Amino acid sequence: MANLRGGDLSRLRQLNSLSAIRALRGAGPLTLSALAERTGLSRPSTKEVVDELAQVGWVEEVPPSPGTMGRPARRYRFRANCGYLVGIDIGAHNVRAALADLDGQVLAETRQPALPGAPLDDRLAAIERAVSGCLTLSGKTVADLWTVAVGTTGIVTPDGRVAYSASVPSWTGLDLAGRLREMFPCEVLVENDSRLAALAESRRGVARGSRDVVFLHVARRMGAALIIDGRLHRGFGTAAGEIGMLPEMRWLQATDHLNGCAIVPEETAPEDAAGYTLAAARSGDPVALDAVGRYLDDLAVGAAAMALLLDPEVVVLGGGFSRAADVLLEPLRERLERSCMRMPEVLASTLGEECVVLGAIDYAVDHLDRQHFTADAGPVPPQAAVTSR
Amino acid sequence: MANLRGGDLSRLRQLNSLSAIRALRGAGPLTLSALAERTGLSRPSTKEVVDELAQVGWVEEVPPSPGTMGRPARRYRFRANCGYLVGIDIGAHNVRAALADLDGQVLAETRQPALPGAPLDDRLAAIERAVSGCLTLSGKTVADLWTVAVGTTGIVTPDGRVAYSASVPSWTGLDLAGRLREMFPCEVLVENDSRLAALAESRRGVARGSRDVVFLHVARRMGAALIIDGRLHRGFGTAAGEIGMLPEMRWLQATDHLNGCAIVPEETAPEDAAGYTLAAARSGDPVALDAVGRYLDDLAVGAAAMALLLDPEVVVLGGGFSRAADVLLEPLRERLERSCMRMPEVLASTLGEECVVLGAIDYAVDHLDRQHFTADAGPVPPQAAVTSR
DNA sequence: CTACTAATGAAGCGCTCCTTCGTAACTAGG
DNA sequence: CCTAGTTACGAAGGAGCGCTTCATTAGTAG
Repeated sequence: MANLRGGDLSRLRQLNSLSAIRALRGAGPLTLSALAERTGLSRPSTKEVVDELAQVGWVEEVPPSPGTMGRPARRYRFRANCGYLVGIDIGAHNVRAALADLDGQVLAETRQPALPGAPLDDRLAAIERAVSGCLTLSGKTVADLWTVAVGTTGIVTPDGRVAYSASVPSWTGLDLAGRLREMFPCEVLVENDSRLAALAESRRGVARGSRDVVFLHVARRMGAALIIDGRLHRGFGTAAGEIGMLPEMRWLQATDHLNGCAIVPEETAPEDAAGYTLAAARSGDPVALDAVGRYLDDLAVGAAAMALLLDPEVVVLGGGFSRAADVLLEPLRERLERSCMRMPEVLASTLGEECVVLGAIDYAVDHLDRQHFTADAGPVPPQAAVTSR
Repeated sequence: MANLRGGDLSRLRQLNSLSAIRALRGAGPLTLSALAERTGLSRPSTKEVVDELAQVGWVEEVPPSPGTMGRPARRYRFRANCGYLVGIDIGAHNVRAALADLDGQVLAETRQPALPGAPLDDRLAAIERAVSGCLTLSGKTVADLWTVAVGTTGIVTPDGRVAYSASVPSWTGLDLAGRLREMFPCEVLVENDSRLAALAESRRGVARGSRDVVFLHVARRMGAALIIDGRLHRGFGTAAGEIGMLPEMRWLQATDHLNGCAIVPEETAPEDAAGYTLAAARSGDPVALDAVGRYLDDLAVGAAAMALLLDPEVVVLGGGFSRAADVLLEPLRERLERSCMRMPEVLASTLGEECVVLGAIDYAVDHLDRQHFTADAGPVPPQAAVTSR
């Protein structure tokens, strides 16, 4: 079922190129021998692979490191700067963008405000401004972009439309991928924002290295996303993670405990109420702490359901409220401890606001690898040949 | 991360052997050209691969099919009978076993009664009797067995111990894999029974071909198992699927609605009460139907949670109560329809009682493929060389 | 008996990887 | 400054795998 089709010799080379690239990307400049050891190939074969990669522009030689015994070894590095990726986070109140190299290293970041009720075109314009801001900051042009990956609120269909968005009404029904392809002359990827945040946590965040991760997006609206067997789980209709829609999970009204806390001053803006309560709880206010407790009682139901069902290695607390992790984490652990068969690690996100943007970049990097892995055509995007020496 | 190590030439051959075997297993005897088309290899290469497989005993030639134009093509088939597998289902009241060839085709089946409270050794003896029954029926000996795969109630650790079993008290803490290895001189695999049932459904049951499947084990005790991305999901501590432990899911007492139904005669044995109510519901008894409705209200909570979280293609209703699928299926669909974002297919198991046994066999077949795929040593189990011509 | 059809089997080629070995470049020590 | 030691380089030769090509063979159809 998996792969019924057998392989060609070129496929073997493809496999080996990929593993060389992965090794180089993971461990900075490497000598031939070091690379050979990592890929499991012999030195001459490694040389062959590296030469080929250098020719098409994926890899280049760097000066050897001096001060070693013996003849200095030639060193090679992944040419992370032969193309660039943009990750975009389309939230209800902000559009964030970051430009990264092919290593996923961020070179520039921008943020554009947007209002939940703003018209469609305003938000699209904000996206364009956010990206061109990144380009200006980093001194690149739109022609340098290989991929634009977008995380957006709402449910995203496989072809990149927004099926439904509760927090950004104008977004529902939009052919987001289509509009973005008009905007940018490169590959465009669209995904749900919580999922990308989960991906970022599993790639470079607190869940790095874990194969099974439950990501809890705690914010005004609650969300969830899953990494299963090291991969983002989308579901058959790309609607996975919507467990919060079930009333019995008690996520729909969970935030009300924070918003409706008695200590919140009347003049507080509705979107700041929960933050106020969390801040008060941190400074020890008993009324606020009680509200947080009830909030967590609700949150823990869905979290426990996920932990019991999937038995993840890690549960990550991300999203806006995870800034208050110090008042949320330990009580959440206690509640999960009571219901779980095997207690997972419970950790707070450390990537903060940029989580989704970083996830989008990681998603773009993954996509590149996937293309390289399966592409029958050229693994090399158009610009590479030009950029090569 | 996935596979950093590159490949050898022999690895390519390994890949191609595997895809040839898969194609042959899937589609009966094939001519060289047909096989070449399926594997994507050229005819001469296919010949080479097939010759090698024939030499070690995996494949053999069969007489050509007459009546075709042109020179008759040689045909080859997978030698499913060069080794045998046993699947075992250790339930609370029965031990079932089935012997199958390497295609997973069942050749013999047996059942041994056992009581939930019976001592450990009685149950182990029942296993031995069940297996030797299969061997006798099929005329094989224990030396013909390549793999024994077992599905048992309870939570199974990665090394094949039973961490906890609610329905078979004496089972808790048992080193089941260890005991079975003393019994059988071959590979021994141990897994949770619901998971194997799920696997069977996704391989040969109603969920065949679906990559994401939720399996609902409906019986006196409720269970769940997941197929994600075509593979059994175990979780980090192999404790996945235990969503029913959460009180808010309302699975723990769901069956009480059936057991405690007013129409059940007092003299009915406790384990038959639910069946009585289901039967009455089928014949239209309004009180029973009402009880079934309340039962499904509870069942649907957990089912909806799973469907929302995972967005599976199919939800399969299996386990003892699935015999009453005609009264359960449609009402369950209605309830899920109300809560799901994207409604999955909801289907009843058609494999019935043998579900777990078949799943165990499929699991053994999978395991064989996995070994063949990754083994650095020989893909050929000890007997194969002997059996070969 | 002849024409047609479809698969066979052998030969030759190209690609990928491997092992081996003499050579080159640099450091350490006298 | 020169020599010994160390490490990597690069070229050569060989083996395995898959591909294409083509004359040959074993059937069916008329």
